[in-house]
Amino acid sequence: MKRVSETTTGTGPRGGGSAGANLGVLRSHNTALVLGLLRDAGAEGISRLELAERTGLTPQAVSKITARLREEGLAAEAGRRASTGGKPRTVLRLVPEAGHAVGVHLDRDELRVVLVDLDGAVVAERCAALDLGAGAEAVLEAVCAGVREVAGDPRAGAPGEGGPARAVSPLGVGVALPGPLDHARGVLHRVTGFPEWDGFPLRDALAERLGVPVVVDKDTNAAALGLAVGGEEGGAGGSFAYLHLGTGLGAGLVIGGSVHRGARTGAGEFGHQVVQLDGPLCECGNRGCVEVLCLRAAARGEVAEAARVLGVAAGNLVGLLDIDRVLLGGRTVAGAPEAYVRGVREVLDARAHREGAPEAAVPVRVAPRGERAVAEGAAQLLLAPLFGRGEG
Amino acid sequence: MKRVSETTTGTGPRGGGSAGANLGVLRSHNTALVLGLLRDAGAEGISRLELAERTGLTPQAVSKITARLREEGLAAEAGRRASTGGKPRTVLRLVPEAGHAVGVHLDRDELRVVLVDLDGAVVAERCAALDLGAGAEAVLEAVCAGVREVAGDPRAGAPGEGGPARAVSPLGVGVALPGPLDHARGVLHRVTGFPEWDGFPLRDALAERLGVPVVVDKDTNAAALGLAVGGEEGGAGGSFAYLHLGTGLGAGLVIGGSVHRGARTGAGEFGHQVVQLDGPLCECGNRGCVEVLCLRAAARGEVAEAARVLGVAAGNLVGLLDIDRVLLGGRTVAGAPEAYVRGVREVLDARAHREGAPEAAVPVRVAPRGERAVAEGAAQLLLAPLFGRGEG
DNA sequence: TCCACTTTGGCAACGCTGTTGCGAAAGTGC
DNA sequence: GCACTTTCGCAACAGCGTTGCCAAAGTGGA
Repeated sequence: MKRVSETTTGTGPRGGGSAGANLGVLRSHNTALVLGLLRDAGAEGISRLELAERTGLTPQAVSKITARLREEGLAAEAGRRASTGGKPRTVLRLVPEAGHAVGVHLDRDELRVVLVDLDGAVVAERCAALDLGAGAEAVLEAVCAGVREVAGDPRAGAPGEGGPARAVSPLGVGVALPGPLDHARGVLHRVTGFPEWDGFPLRDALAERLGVPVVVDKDTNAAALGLAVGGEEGGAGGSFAYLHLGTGLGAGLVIGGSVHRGARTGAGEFGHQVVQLDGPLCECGNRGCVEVLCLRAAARGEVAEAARVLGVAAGNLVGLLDIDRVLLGGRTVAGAPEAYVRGVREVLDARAHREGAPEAAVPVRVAPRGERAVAEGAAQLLLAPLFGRGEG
Repeated sequence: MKRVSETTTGTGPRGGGSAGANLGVLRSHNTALVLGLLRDAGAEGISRLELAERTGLTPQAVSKITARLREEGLAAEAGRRASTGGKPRTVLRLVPEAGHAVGVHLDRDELRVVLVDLDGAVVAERCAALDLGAGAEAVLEAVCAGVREVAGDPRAGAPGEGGPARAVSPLGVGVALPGPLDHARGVLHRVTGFPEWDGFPLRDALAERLGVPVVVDKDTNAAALGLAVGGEEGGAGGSFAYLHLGTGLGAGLVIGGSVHRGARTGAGEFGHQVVQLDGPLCECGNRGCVEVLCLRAAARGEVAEAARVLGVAAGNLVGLLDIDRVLLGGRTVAGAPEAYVRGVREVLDARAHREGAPEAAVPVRVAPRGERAVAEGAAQLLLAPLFGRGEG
């Protein structure tokens, strides 16, 4: 088996300008597209001709691409379909064990590390208490230890339960954490409550210690990415919002299949959307933020009111972006999922009815995967580019 | 001179899936990229080596592409730069007269038609009163007459002033109008106040009569597109919101250099964003929409309050999408531009200060081009794809 | 005035992409 | 057992950007 992804032959753009494409870019684009369809097909697999139809490539081109993928060990034959009067189609599938990635969820009081395979399935997991305020050295060491453990690295000491069957060398580590940060540079900004992290180059610090590529992103973005590639959420091209209601209120936006971060990774600031002019003061300095209204209502036990307020804010977002669905997550939602879904749905349905398009009401659901969603999504920060769900 | 854009050799994707790319797609992508840089360079022009740097292509590839463009009449040499110790660089520029497009602004009571060249400069213009409620036949005929006139078509009768020097055959017509509609299919939905237009296939009806490609879009989207390619607004990759305050309140969103429409062309519903829970009833059925609050304040003459409310809503949008700037337009804004800009800016500045990043305050400006912005942008619906600023 | 040097940019050969033409393989159905 | 359909690989091909090379067109010092 060769190395995963030798496809980055293309030089890429040099300046800040838009990218000119050469044959290397063309090849890796098409390869990623095919790989993505293979993954979406799951255990069922997909035939060469279906791949050709879905991509618009000729069958011969698909044959060449899949031959390369089989040579590299990323794809394999998996039986054949029923004949329709001629030679039956050979079914191809992704080989999930051909590559792994690590996802790290760095929360204020907890550290969760998962190892996932190419399919996104969790192969190993570690979870431990952690104080984000304990200083850079302690946190970095804890993260590195967690990564080595889930990867089965012998340096990590005795392989406890929950580890992988054998040691794997992951192709990278994705780290998701709450505060505002710069995804492109991997630098943290004033993490709420922990000013000592302001300006810390987390990505480079971890990459140096671990010796593998590292990507850093906001927790809500990671969760949204994980849901976007989760298969059930409509595949490529879909748009949705993941609303996370926990100690705070934030959102991860997926537009056209990729996470929308904005130029400064500031997108998704959903909680400080003003929905009540001159309302109660929020700690952010504004008045009438959804976060304050929603969390206060929740604290008073008025879940219906909290859900209604959340629904109004969600309605604003839906109208602004014309997205396809809304997913709810976070500890507060987990406490009364049906109530929140019902409350938000009522507001959105009413809006759709008034606009005379009741059939177009945006569906509201609880986000699957619960507590592990962020860590799994963090791992997807590295896997997604392989499958053509990269930077939009 | 050959025909404009013979570059669509690529088969394109067949199904609804993501597009696999072949050599034809590769070529047209790079050609469009170069063409876009040539346009952005304007009358100054740009050298081959600069094009190579900006695109990431090799100088030789740029030479081949520009040679093709010169052969087709789309580009031409325009002098040379000062030498830096060797052979001086030859400067290339776009030939604006090599192609034209028509932009139509179909408003409730007015019809405006412009003819623009490849540079986006207005070459001819017509403006006339029009009643959108006069029935499909009358409106279609008025639009067709306007298009023929600005194009100098002999069938249009005597060429009045404001027409082009000689007849041109435009490569397409872009139509922008208020109501909700389906950009992808070119079909109108219940245009506010004119129910008879519901479901009317405007694009196909016009395309058949005129015999050229037609694209239909919302007026705010067209205006935003026109501003996006206007040069001064930061070129490719920029993100901004165009807020239009006229008889209603709407927005056009540009994300990463292309217009964000959403799956159903519903994006940009800015006016019915709720900013005051249980506030005054809006005609849309919601309570506390920005549109109601803002327009009522404006009607009372309280421009500062209207601007503040607008600013709060703009702040919500800026936070949600992390965009780079906000542009204001529309008749109401035109009535007191400084006041609106000042009011919105104050809200956004205050928000940036509270977040500890006063240097990152989002700039607020009045959108240039005024009354003609929508018509010019409508023409760009056809030109933008030529320059690689297509469907994102 | 000449010559060495730098820089631009075209010509030709090349490697690689997806495409086309064709035929072998592997089924179904009469 | 034969005709037919369908899949899919081999081989030749056209077209893309790339590389190696060299002519053209300047500068600047001797």
